[in-house]
Amino acid sequence: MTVATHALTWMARVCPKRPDGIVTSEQIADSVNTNPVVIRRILGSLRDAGLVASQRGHGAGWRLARAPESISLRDVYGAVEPDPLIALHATPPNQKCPVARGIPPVLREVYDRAEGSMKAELAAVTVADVARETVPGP
Amino acid sequence: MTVATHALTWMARVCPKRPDGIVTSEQIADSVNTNPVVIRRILGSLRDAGLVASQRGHGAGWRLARAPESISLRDVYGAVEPDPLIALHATPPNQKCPVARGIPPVLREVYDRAEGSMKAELAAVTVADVARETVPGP
DNA sequence: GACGTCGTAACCATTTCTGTTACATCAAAT
DNA sequence: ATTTGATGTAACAGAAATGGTTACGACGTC
Repeated sequence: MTVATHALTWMARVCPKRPDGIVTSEQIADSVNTNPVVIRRILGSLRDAGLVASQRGHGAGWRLARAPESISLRDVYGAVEPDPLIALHATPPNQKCPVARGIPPVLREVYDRAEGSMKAELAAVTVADVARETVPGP
Repeated sequence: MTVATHALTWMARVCPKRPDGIVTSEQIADSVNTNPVVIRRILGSLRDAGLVASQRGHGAGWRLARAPESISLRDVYGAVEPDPLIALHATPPNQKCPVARGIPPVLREVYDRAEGSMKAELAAVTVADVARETVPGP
């Protein structure tokens, strides 16, 4: 999630400066301080969600598919974190116990409501917001 | 989190039926379908948070330290999950890049606000609520 | 056809999570 | 005082997730 947002924020800043608006995974990786393959993997998820687009061939690379003002962190989250944050039992509980049988759907509903509230907060922040508030430190 | 809530819910149901209101980690482990040591570890965190109490010696065990109506899932979460759910960069980003230098505090603030919203939802649900809504399935 | 980049598989190291064994500690019951 | 039955905790093992690396085929521009 953090790497994805970092990449999009960096693209929102840098892409407009390029004549074709295209950057490479290696350039993004340099800012994130990681391997280009890691960036390509994450940007692949963002592309599947329609947030960025990739070009192949000579002079290939990545560009934003939508305006940074229209990409919320909720969008990023949905593209990168498909699973629920709070998990149920790792191994199924004892089916002979009424509490163990009945509790999973109750917890799932509570968790989903809580995570939904979290996503609503993320929906209120856009990549453009993050790019604007990001100022170089000392 | 799920095991902790399961344990508390089970205790809220079972403890009142016991003359001294005490249950053992082994009994809880049987419902959760895990090892008693796992239960003791988690209940240890809940005890540090003042949600349950433990007794040692002969006939020892655990009991709720507060009424189930007064224990919210926010309390449980705080006792069991001390770290933020959404993490920042695993390895520090490239300090030579302005975006990389400036983005961590911005994201941390957004994440904290989102997680705070999630915790607020958890605060609205108590162990007593979960115990009441938990009905044995088919 | 050469070049530069994506796309993806394969692999490794590290960490995290669960579960397990083992044992010292403690206080009630006898 | 001894026995008993449980907690408290360290140590360990296995599985799974995570992050990073190498390698290489696919692709489209030059």
